[in-house]
Amino acid sequence: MTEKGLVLVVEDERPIADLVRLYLAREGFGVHVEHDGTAGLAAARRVRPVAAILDIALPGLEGTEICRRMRADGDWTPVIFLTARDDEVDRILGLELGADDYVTKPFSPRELVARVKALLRRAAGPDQGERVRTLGPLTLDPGRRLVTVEGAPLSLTPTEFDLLGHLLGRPGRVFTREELLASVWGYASHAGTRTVDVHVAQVRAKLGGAAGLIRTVRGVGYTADV
Amino acid sequence: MTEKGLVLVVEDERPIADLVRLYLAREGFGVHVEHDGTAGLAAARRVRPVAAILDIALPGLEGTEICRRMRADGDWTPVIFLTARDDEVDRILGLELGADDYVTKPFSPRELVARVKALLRRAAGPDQGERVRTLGPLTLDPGRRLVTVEGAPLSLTPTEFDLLGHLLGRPGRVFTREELLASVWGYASHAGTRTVDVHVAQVRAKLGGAAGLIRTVRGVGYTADV
DNA sequence: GAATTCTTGTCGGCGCGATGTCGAGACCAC
DNA sequence: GTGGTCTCGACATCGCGCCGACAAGAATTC
Repeated sequence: MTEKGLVLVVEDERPIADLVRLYLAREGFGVHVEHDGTAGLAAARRVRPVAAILDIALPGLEGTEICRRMRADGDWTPVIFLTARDDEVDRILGLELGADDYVTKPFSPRELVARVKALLRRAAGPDQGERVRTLGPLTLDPGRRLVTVEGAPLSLTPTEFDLLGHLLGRPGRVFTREELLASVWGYASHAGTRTVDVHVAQVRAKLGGAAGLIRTVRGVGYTADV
Repeated sequence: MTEKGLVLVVEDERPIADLVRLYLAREGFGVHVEHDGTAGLAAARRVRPVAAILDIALPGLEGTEICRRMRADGDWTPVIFLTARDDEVDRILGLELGADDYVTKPFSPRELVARVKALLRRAAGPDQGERVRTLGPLTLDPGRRLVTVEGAPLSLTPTEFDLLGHLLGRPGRVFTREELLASVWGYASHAGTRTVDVHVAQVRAKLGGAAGLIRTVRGVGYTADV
C-alpha cells in the first residue's frame, strides 16, 4: 500500500481531504490525513512522510507554521501548500518557509498528484529505477526499456520487462512468486502464482543462451544468478 | 556533495548564511561559507567556486570590492549579490562590476537557488533546449521552430512541435504519456492521456516516410528510435 | 530403486485492455 | 465570423496476460 511512500495531507475540509486521498491512493501512494494543524505537525514527526500537503488555513496551527517547525526540526520533507487566496501566495514565496510548491484552490487533483510526483523526482535525484543493470551478457536499461544479450536487443512485453528488471534489481536475491506478483503485477492483482511461472518461461525463451541466468529455486521462487 | 561544483557564500549574518548553505546543499551543491570580505576574497582565489554569492555590506571588504578584484584577476566566475537596500542596486548595475545577478533581502532561498542554477546554465553555453536535434533524416531547430525531413520543411502546430522536440531531446528514452503530458502540456493541463495518442498520430502523419522514428512502446509510452 | 506426491514447465485459446483512427464540438486568435 | 487547433468520445483492431490442463521433473517414502 505504501510502495511509493506515505504522503501526509493536512486539510480540515473533509470533501477536499477525501478527494486528495483518493487520487494519491490511486497512484500508489500511502496517504495519512489529519484535519487540524496540531495533529498534522505531530503526524509529520511520527509517520515520516515522503511529502506533505498542507492547507494554509487550518484550525489549531496554520500550515505555514507546521512547515516552519518541520524545518526547525531539520526535516526537509518536500511540502506543497494548498491556498485559497492569491494573496497568501506572497506569504509562502516571500518568507523563508522552505515551501517547495503551492497549489491554489480550486485545484485539479490530477495537477496536485503531478506536482507531488515532480517534487519527489526532484528530491530523489537520479531514480534508482532508472539504473542500468548488467549481469553477465545481459543488460537492462529501464529508461530505454531495452534489454540486450551480448549487444543484441530483445523484444519483451511490459510484464516480461518488469519481471526481468525486478530480478536484476537484486541479483542473487531469491524472490517468491508472491513477492514478484506484488512488485511486478501490483498489490491489486488477482493473478495466481502460476502466472509468474508462465512469464518466467517466456522470458527464458527470449533470453536464448542467457536463459540460465534466471534460476528456479525449488519450493521458493526465482532468482537472477550472479 | 560537490557533484555540481562548489558555491562560495560570503555573508556575515550567520542565520542567512546558514539558510543559503542549507538550500544549496540540498540541491547538490558544495558550499563554502566565509563571514567577512577579506576571507571571502581569499576563498574565491583558493577554492575555485563555480559561482559566488556575495553580500554587499561586509566587514573587512565589501562584496562589490571582492567582485572587482576577482575580475581584475581575470576571474569571471558568475557572481550574485545580496543587497538589503534598493539604492545599493544602482551601484551594482551602474558600475562595471561584472555582476551577473542580484537578490534583495529579504529573499526566498528557493529563488536564490533558482538564480544560481540559471546562471550556471547560462554560463554553460547554449541552453539544452536551444540545441538543434538531428535523428536520421529528421532535424528539429528549437530556435527557429523548424522541422525538416530530408531538407523539406514541415508545418507543425505548437503542440506537435513541442511533443516531437521532447521526444528528440532524448532519443531512445521511453516517455510515458504522463511524462509527456507534464513536460509538453504542463502541470496544469487537464487533458487525458489519450490526447497524447492523437497528437502522436498527427505528428506521424506529417512525418511521412520518417513516421517510424516515433515508436509506440506498448504499455509504456513513446520513444524516438535511434 | 520404484512408486507416490508435490512442484514446475509448457501449450493454446479466450477475454480484455491498450492503441490507432476518425470526426464533432469547444476554444482561441485574428 | 473564420480558420486553425486542441480535446474528447466512439469504434475497430490488435497484442498481451491469464487461466486451465497436461507433461515433465524433483523430492519423499517405502
